[in-house]
Amino acid sequence: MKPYYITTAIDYTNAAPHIGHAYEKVLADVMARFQRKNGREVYFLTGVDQHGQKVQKSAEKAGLSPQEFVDGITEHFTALWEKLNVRYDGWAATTDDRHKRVVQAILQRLHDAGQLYKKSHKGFYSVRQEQFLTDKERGPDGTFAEEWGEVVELEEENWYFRLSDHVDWLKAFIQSHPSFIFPANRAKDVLNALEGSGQDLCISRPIERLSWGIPLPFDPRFVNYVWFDALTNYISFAGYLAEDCGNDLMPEFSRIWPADAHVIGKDILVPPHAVYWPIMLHALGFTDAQIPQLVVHGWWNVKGAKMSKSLGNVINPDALADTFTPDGLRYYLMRDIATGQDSDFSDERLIMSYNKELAGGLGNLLNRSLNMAHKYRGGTLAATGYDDAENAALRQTVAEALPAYISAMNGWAIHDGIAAAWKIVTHANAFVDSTKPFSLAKDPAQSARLDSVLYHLAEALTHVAVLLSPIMPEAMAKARDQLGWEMPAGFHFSDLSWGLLADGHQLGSPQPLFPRLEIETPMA
RNA sequence: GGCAGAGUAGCUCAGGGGUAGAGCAGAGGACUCAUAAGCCUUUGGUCGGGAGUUCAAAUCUCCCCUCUGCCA
Repeated sequence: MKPYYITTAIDYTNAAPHIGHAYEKVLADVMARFQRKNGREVYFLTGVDQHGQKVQKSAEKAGLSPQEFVDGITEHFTALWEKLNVRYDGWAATTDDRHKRVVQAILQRLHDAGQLYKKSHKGFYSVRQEQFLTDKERGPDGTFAEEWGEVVELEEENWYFRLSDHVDWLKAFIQSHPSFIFPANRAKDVLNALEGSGQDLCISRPIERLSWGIPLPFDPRFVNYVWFDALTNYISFAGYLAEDCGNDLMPEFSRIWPADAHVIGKDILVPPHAVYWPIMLHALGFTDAQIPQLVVHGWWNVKGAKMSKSLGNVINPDALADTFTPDGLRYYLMRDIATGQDSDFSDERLIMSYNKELAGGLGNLLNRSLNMAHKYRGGTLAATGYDDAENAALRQTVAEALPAYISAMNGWAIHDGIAAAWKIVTHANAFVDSTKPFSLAKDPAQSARLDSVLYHLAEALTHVAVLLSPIMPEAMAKARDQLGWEMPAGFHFSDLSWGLLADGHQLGSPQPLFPRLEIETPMA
């Protein structure tokens, strides 16, 4: 089977990462880990978009070279992914020479195929913002606002990509491929945008205006501008043209393409990912079957408002991971949003999800189960042949959780996947109260039953510690450690069946998995 | 103005033709293995409004209202 190839958007290295960056990478990481446990070979690519005007300006302001500036910001991202246990297989940095070679090769091919042309554009240009202005930027009185500074009329030559040649193909493709965009209803936005847009795409900037970019191989007075640099990371780091470009350490492109999921935010669906990208691939000769799939996630708002620097409500994932542990944050980010929808970020709910669910629900269940097993049996499990309806009911809950979990996760409904696994936690907590192992321990006649209860708890918890491992890799590894069960190499969800723990299994010592946090005041 | 999403319990949200669901918050209770955790019971909603289709509508259709986003 083809490896599961998943990517995220590459982040622009102009400022430090916020919670939205973290959400997207964790989402992709969870899916990558899920697919691995589900038996697929996985290639997970993420990275940073490092070229462009803003970086060039910010670097100048900071008195650094663009590369130095970009390297500094990039470290913020890689350090955060390290901290949040985002484990990628490929790192797409657009200043990587291997990437630059592929971009140039692509541009040369399109140039040779007549897909690029040079054209002169005359218009109003903002010196301060270094960009051409359109009528959109005009105020109601027809003048340009103060923020644009000095506006001059300017004529400039640039290279264009014949986007309009492929619009009809794209419309037909979208209509005949409903799985191209998840969630499917977003396809209407794209078709909407395609109506009446016969514009070609400007892909260059004169080198005097922008030097921090990839030079056009056929016209070195220009540097590539944005999309042929940024979007192409999905193929350049997947091994596209690797041989022609002399790129080593790349995946075998024909094996892993097309991508099973380009995980992106809804802000960059139209036009870049749903219009430019498929058309770029189509122009390069990719067939319909080689067009990747897009997974569009929503945004975390803060108290109903968009997160923005000017509102001062930017959430810092690094600090949250310190307070709630990386897995506590990952859990919240996955359980409190439906993939594709927006959600409201809330301190109260983050604290609740950690203290009530992770600490009080799952963590306490592990702790009380192990504690009793140690207190009554020295931590050794025994198979006794005792069984009853209560035991059978718990086994059934465990058995039913797996298919529900897998189906939810495959459909990107991570919150439903968590809920499916959580049914085991809820049932097991109730199971303790109904079977009362602490009472059974006082009655020697109930010895066999006590053993069966302790076994059922430990076994059920082992299943939970596998199912939730894509969401909380570190904490679930600790849980398995406490359970004394090491997941065999190459263990897959399909290997989950009752009886992972053997007769005579020795449990580890209990230690609070998610220590309860005393937080009174919600943090800002 | 067009398109999309949302409008369901005090709060956050799930569900999506067949007696209204979860978590949190509130109330009461029993228990004690445990991270002052967990368990049981319970209060609480004419599912934005109106009309229609149907034996049956929160769910489908149409109209309208409010919020959000994108586009013009």
